[in-house]
Amino acid sequence: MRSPCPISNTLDIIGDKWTLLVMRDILMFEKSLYSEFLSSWENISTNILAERLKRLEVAGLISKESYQTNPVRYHYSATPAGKTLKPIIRAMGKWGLENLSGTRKPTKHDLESLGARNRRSSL
Amino acid sequence: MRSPCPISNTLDIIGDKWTLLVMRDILMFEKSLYSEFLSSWENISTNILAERLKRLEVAGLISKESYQTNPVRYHYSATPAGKTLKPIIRAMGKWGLENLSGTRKPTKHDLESLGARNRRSSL
DNA sequence: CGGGATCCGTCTTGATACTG
DNA sequence: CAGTATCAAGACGGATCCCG
Repeated sequence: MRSPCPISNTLDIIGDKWTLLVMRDILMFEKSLYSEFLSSWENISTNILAERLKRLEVAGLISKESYQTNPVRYHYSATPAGKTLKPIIRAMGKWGLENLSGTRKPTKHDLESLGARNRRSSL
Repeated sequence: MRSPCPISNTLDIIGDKWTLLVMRDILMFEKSLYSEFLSSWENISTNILAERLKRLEVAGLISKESYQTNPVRYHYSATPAGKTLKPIIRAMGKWGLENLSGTRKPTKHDLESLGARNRRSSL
């Protein structure tokens, strides 16, 4: 049976780190490709990413649309419901900035250098 | 190395369901006793609860204070830093109410009946 | 008896290798 | 490059024990 508490129910859907990080990438960093999520600083692994994308889609928070065939490639984006998560994510960002040392807003430069960091030199 | 992203760092501390549920109990439902956390609707188990309380204390978000000796009993409460989590939790509650069917604000009556539900009749 | 600690079986998570 | 298979590690639920 389901809890009557809205907080608890919300946590059942987005109460895990990786799920929220994917939504952060989509909502705050405007990422939309599988490869872009993979290249995020936190290094999500491929199976986790695929599974979270599926769950988020089932939950109606994101949708995927193919932008190319052969091979098929997808573009993920937030649904209207997904976009309403922004206040939660923003609140977390604000909290981190105010309460955790060593954090700051990522700069444009950060976002660009991320790609470089993830291209392992020896591969 | 630590992520430069405040959202990610926040998630490393409170990015899990049980941690947030404990903070919900403290911040929104004014619970303060181990037994009160245990009796929450979601039925957290003792090992998980004890571990989360410890982590939250180490993180400086809650503090415990003994209110009785022999045997010693504790009273948990949010530190000033812990209290600043309220906007995040409120945002989650709001999101749940607006996006999840079957949720509602718990009433005083709900909170009281919870205790009854947890006193297993056959024990 | 209340506040845990500990052990155990199970299920989930996650890193990595692998495939189309 | 997007996603699946594999398998080890960890999280969890539940029971039990422990200590004051």
